[in-house]
Amino acid sequence: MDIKKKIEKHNIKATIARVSLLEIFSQAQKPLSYEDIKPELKMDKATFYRNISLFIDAGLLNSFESNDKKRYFELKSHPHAHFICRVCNSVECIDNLNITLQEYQIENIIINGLCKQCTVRK
Amino acid sequence: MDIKKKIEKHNIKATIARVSLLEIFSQAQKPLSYEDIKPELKMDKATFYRNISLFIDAGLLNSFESNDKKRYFELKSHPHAHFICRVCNSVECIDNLNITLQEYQIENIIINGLCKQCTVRK
DNA sequence: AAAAAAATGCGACTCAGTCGCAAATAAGGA
DNA sequence: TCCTTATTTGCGACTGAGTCGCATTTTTTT
Ligand SMILES: [Mn+2]
Ligand SMILES: [Mn+2]
Ligand SMILES: [Zn+2]
Ligand SMILES: [Zn+2]
Repeated sequence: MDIKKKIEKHNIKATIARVSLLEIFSQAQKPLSYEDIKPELKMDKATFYRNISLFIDAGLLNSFESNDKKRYFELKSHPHAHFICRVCNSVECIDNLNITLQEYQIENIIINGLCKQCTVRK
Repeated sequence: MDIKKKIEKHNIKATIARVSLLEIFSQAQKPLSYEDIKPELKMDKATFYRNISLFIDAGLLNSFESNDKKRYFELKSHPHAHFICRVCNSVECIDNLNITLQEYQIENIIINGLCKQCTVRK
């Protein structure tokens, strides 16, 4: 099991709850919110958030907030931006975007607006 | 009173609550959260949010969310990005930043990371 | 002045997220 | 294996933002 080792590599015990949680994010093609995950969640809400925090602190997960008050989580990979559509609420990873700010240290970029589809339909 | 006319120009009745609310944002130098405003708020929470929504729909206010689950509001002026520091939670307006995404329509950009001060202290 | 329309306050509610605590599970040592 | 201790989990209570219905107040119209 790849995921189990990945967790243990960060000095975190690979409990059933934690493995199943990280499995969800490994299979996902895009960032997920608690609302997205809830239906298939096997653990309690408190345990969910405790483990999410644990993963984030360990550098296994990333989180960011959309403009409609939802918090999204995804596997931490290479740094990249996210686009969130105001109309259809879709979340997209934006890879080819290079932004630097002198003296600032950028960790996350969220762009809000209209996605391709919703821009066309205007 | 400039503010009263500004509100009426958008076909919104300039009630006392609304004028006082927009006055707060006019005097502010940076985006404000509900938590920031609450102490000096004269109106009920529900009225506050109803009027905020009204202003946003009318294009008088902008809103965006930080990564620490706070929603910020500010007077809508020229389009610009915002930087939110993970450490000191400061919010800064970033003016000289030009980002375009083909086929997307950008309305808001939020950058998370470490601000100048917090970058130095590392 | 009376009637209609709009804005407000109040209370109840939802929902994400947090926390303390007790039960359950895992780890370690004898 | 049995006992002890540390860690994790579930549960319940709680907080705080935001929403909603409804009655009251304020404003507008006739
Ligand atoms: Mn992504
Ligand atoms: Mn700004
Ligand atoms: Zn869209
Ligand atoms: Zn800072």
